[in-house]
Amino acid sequence: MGIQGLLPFLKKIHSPVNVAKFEGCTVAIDAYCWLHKGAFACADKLALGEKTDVFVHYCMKYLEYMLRKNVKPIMVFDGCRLPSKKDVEKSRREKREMYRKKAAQMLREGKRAEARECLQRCIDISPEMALEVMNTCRARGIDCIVAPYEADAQLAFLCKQGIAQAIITEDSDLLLFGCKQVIFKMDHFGNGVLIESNRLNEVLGISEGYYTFEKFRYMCIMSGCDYLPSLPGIGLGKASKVFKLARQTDLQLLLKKFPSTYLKMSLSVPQEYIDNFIKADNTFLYQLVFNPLRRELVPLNPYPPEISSDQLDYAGPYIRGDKALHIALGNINIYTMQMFANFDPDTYVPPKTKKKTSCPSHMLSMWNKLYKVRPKFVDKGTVEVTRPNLQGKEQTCTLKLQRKSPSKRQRPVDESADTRSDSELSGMYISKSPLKEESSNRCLPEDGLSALSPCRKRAKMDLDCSLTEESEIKDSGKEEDQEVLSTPKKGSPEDRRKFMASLKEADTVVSINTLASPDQVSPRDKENCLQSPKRNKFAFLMNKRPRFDINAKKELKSRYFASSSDKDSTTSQPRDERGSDLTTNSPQQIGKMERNSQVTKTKVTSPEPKVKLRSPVNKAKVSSQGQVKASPGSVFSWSKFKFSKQAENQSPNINSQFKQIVSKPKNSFQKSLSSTELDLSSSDITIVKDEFVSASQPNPRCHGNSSQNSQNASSRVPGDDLQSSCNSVRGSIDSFCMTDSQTSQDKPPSLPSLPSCVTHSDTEEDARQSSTTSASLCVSPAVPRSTLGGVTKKACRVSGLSRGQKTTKSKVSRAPDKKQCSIKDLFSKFSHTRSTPKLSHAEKTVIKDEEEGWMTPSLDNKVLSTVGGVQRKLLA
DNA sequence: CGCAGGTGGAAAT
DNA sequence: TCCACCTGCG
Repeated sequence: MGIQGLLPFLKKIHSPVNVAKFEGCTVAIDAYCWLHKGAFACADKLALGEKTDVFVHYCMKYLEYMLRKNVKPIMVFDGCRLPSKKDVEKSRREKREMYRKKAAQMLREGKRAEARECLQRCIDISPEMALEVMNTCRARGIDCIVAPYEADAQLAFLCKQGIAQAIITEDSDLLLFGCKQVIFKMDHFGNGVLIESNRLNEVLGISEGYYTFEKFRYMCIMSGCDYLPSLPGIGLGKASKVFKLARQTDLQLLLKKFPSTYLKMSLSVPQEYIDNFIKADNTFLYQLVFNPLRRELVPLNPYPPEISSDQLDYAGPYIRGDKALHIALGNINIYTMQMFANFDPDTYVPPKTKKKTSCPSHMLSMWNKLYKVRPKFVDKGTVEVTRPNLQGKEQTCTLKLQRKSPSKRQRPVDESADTRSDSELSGMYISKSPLKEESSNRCLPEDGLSALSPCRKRAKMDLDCSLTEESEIKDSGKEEDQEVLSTPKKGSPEDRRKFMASLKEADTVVSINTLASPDQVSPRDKENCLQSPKRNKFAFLMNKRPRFDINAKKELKSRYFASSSDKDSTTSQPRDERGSDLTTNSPQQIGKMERNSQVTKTKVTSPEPKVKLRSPVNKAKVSSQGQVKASPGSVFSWSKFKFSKQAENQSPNINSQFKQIVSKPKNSFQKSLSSTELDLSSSDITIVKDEFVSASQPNPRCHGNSSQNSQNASSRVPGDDLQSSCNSVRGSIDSFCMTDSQTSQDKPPSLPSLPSCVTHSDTEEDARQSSTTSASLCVSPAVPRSTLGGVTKKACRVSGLSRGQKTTKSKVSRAPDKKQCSIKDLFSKFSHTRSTPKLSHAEKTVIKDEEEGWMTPSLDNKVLSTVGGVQRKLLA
């Protein structure tokens, strides 16, 4: 999920990266991404309940590469469902279930390719799968952790703590959680796209002095996130415009007025939306995560004084006792909440590495008592290159500041804040960093960096690391909060005082080079600084950026004045035991969230898939007429659907669930599909051989029918009583899923004229499609057709009812005729090696050509393109 | 004209 | 699920 369109929106700051860049560092991984991709390859086996470790190997492929490059991976898995995401999850679950049922139905009808497509869409990563990966990882010495709730927040926490220096994910949400360096789209060779949060302001177009990370987060929430659908007509473009223009520091006011004030839209913003906006923001800020070093549950950022933990059940109810630890260790099945493993980090002995050199403490397992966070991360790719370039440059101010413990600058309350000019605003605010308290902890401080200019951030990052290394920070100043300056660690208190005095007096405009030592400036930063003196202007004013605050009016004072109490609270402070358990959410709050999300936008509230599915009811209706569709064009053996005795033994219950669907007689099938009583929520569907066969047609081969060639094969015998055929017919799925030559019975007897197509269509949609397309565009299951939309969308396209024609090639094929022999030959190579036919463009074109009556003698490109051109005309 | 939203296709082996 | 492409709206 994440933020729709955020990655393309941030294209400007995409930079190619190889994970090898993080050699000697720790990179935390959103395991779900890899698991899901890996599961895609074996979706059918997973659905059938067959044992497979394809997804494990898939993950290990990435991990082995990282290990080879001396990058320490930490796999982070998703945990319990967040209350605020319950409805989203529910709709996903329903969707998956729908696909599962659809897959079952497709299988009944022998549409294996389509069934497989459906199965791929109902992939759910089960805790057992995660456990399997975890076990394999641990055997390779790779750390794993299960987040109490969302992996995103946990990843961000690891980043903020300094445990990880970068994140690998596909989810743009990570940026909102405040991760500094996020790698997207990483391939097996470690190549990906790096987005650094300190460059976000380059995209937003907010002048440097006014950019804050909060603005970015608000912008994303406004454009629609997992926790809050956007208002209609508001996307990233509009949201960024709002926060580019906004000088309003009161978020409530801003949200109330933004459509008219900044967008010239007449859009009323309901109070509910504003409330939910704040909840969404809090979920990004204070979601519960697990601190593996202290082994306790903590909020991602410490709660500010005005927010108490019991108001934040939507960001994850507290998990009591050892439960949180065992969830984190992966010992608890997060679906059932039962113990299903017994990993003990204290007795865990990682495999010995080949290297004889001693492992630095930051490369140890994070569960190891001797583990320490990495002292310093040097971005070799950028920092080192820049160093020589800045040597000897202007350096009017060389003193180095020590970061101080958190305290807030005292300022008088000024109610006229909203009407101030930019220059006034730039000087009047200080940051209210929620994590400033952490400096006294072993943890790295919060990513206030994201709000800093690039060079300051880099300098600060180095500082942070060095601070961590030193671990003890003596606080001498009260004036500055941690975000004030990126200060090199060395420097006497005297120097610092002088420096601060000079700042106070002049509100000086100082070259950026004075703020960070030359070796801390990246080329990009340098360029910015040199090219844009304007940026430098604000270099000193970073700590004074205007900040948006949720409760600005009410909390103006507390916003700008640190209460002494939040100074001491640390991230690692365990949350109060509120007696809330996993199941004890705040029903009012959740209910409210749900209600709100229903009113705000139809897009999210509707659990319907974008594409209309074929109604199972329709399907069954037609089927009940006794015309079970054969697979006339089946030229592939879908060996994946081979029945596995082992699988049946392993999960008999699941099998029986599936049996309910697959083996039901047709008249009862309709009922069962529409019934909600069927419990298919389990991620497993197992196709039982006998049922599978019986649900389809009697296999003539089993009856001793002689094989006929594909041209004169007989049509299927309508299965009026599937139950009886179930009893009488026993055959392997393989025999059912024969290639053309093997199962000639599947073939219809005659050429695919339009009427014959209609005859063979077992659904109303098929019939519709056939009738709306030309005679040569009959639908045959021989070539995968979109199962997602069934026939609705693509058929429309074929029939010219939709806008484009380009997609018709791959999905529509003619019914089998004598030309199919050549196609069959073309495909036959797949039948042994692949479970699903994937057609190359050329092959698709050939099919299309033949549909159109074009004879394509070869796959010569020239011919194809010519034919393609004509084709388009024909279709148009 | 720019943006939001809808749609189809690909993903792994 | 993400991306590219297209359409329609303001």
